[in-house]
Amino acid sequence: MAVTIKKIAELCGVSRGTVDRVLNERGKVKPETETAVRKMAAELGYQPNPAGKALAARKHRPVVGVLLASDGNPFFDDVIMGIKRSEEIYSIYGLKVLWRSMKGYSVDRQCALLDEIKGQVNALIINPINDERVAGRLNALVEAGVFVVTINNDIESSRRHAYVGSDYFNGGETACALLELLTGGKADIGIILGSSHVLGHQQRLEGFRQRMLRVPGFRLLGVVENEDDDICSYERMRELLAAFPTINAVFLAAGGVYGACRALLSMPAGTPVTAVAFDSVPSTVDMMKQGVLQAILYQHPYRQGRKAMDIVFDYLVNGIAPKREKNIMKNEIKLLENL
Amino acid sequence: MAVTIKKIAELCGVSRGTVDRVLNERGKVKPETETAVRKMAAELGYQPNPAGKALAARKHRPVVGVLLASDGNPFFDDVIMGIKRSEEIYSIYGLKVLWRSMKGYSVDRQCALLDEIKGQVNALIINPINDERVAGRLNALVEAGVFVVTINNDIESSRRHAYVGSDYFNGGETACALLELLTGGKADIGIILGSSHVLGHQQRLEGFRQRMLRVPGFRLLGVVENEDDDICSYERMRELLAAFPTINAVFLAAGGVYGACRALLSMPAGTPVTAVAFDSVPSTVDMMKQGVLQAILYQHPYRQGRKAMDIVFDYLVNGIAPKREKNIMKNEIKLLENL
DNA sequence: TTGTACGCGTTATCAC
DNA sequence: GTGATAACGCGTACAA
Repeated sequence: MAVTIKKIAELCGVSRGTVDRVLNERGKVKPETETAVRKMAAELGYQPNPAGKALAARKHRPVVGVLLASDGNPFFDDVIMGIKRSEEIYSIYGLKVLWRSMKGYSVDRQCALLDEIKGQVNALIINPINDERVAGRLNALVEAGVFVVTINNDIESSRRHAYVGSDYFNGGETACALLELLTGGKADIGIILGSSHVLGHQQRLEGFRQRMLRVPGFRLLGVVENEDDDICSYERMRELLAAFPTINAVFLAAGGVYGACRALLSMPAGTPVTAVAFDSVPSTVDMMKQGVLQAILYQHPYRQGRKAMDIVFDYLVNGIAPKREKNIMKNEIKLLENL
Repeated sequence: MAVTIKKIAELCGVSRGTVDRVLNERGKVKPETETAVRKMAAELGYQPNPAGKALAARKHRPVVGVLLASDGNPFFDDVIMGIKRSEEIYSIYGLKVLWRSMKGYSVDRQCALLDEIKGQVNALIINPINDERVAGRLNALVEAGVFVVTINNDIESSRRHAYVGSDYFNGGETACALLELLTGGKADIGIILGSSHVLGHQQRLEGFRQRMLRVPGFRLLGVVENEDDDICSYERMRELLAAFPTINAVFLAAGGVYGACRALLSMPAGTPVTAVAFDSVPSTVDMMKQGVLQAILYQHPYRQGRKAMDIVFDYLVNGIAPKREKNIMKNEIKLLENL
């Protein structure tokens, strides 16, 4: 029989209320009773029953805010699906979700949205812009007792409770190792990033560079940025290929994959170009089907959404703190066959 | 406010007990009250609260049996870790696990173990041998009210409630597509299977063959079986390479990966052989590090374990039937970098 | 055939 | 400071 508050109360000769006050640090309890209860709980290895907590939590009607810079970014479609699935499952426990989304990476806009939902939520899942003002807002929320989980992008300068996302550096390493296999270890390489202001993109580039040191046949001829925009991506890629005609392998490290692929398609058929990209959004899958992309890397977007909500639920409803601060999904390699 | 039994009872002007009898089909209720309650429940979209169920279920102290043919098979180490993690999480709800394991694929032994745990468990997670006698035992258990989940291998001829595992056919397809990329679409190929009596191995071969039809440069020179044994695997692989010296790509579709790799290493350094295998067991990872294997395919063993226990828990404690009968993990491609 | 009452573990609210 | 009590939603033994 698992140990319950009731049992501890009996064994200590006090009431359940007192035990609850001790274990949840509500104060108003004599120091000696406190230590006695603490000792007994530790001795018996007391673990609160989540079912009981969940039942009691129903009265709170906890609200979790979801704030994503997802408008017009198909990568987040799967993340949102994951969150929505969890929302569906947990609605029976009285959990409510407050959705907010924005387009692009405006710090002002994100701060405004944070101010708007402030005071309305018990927890927050956010895809934060890596900026001090955002970090400040998040810290204020944490201070006010809001449980904050960052998703897909972290903001380590803040005191958020948990992060769910991928290992960007490792994504770059994996991309390089994959290109090595696909090209036989000999290639002239071009890389397209989203923006050097996005931490994750930088880290992918770093990972790629690091791994490249072990491939003597690789030459990195150019790195350009496309601001995650397809048109810009198309132009930059054409310029890159024109400037370095020997490029026969490209790594598309962020958004704008479709534009870059169209640029590849637009070049006169010469030496075939090996290309790998990130994330299986529909337009990217199209490019795989057309044979422009040989493989993609995948960062489990759906599971990111599920995991973030699971963490929030465990905290808010079950009273369980996250097991680890960082929840990192693996970078997977996908061909058309195993998408 | 979510809809509860209590609310339905009030609205229908009956007692909670009656609503419960209707909803859980315990009988002893007047047909007209029954239809009224049913209608009201459907109208309000009643969903039982898992927390309440879990709390009430504590009195039952449900037991789940785990029966795996895992002894001496390192693939199952991660599966077991996943199950154990779930066991830990769910122990607070009063869930108990009865562990049984066996070595190899003896139908007699598996039947004996099934007979042994019969009557002691409310649910069963089993890695079944694909045999009619086993299927019969499982059906008897289902008949007796035991909730049965097959893991890693299915046995479709039985009436098990759910299956958790991978798509074997797709694993073969993916392996072929991967080899196509790694070899540039031109190779003489050898394949090693575990046993043609294991359905999954057969299906992987089928998937590979099917996908190969689209690769004109591939020639499948030989398929041999190794009974998942490393020594046997070593011998068969050497024979295969001796018989077909042009083989420059191999697909290791099951166990005995280490033996086959040692055979590859033992050959005089001639044309390099591209090799892919299944599952990231330690000896296989070693062979990757030595460069014998270029890549492996991965079927999420840990998640298989977690998922199987989650399904059992949802049913036994929360009273939720599995959403889908088949829970299929993706076949992932792993390099050393993203293991 | 139906209703009542209690227990599951936790928390909030009184009353003392 | 502390204890008693009433929810929360569900299952069920027992009484009517």
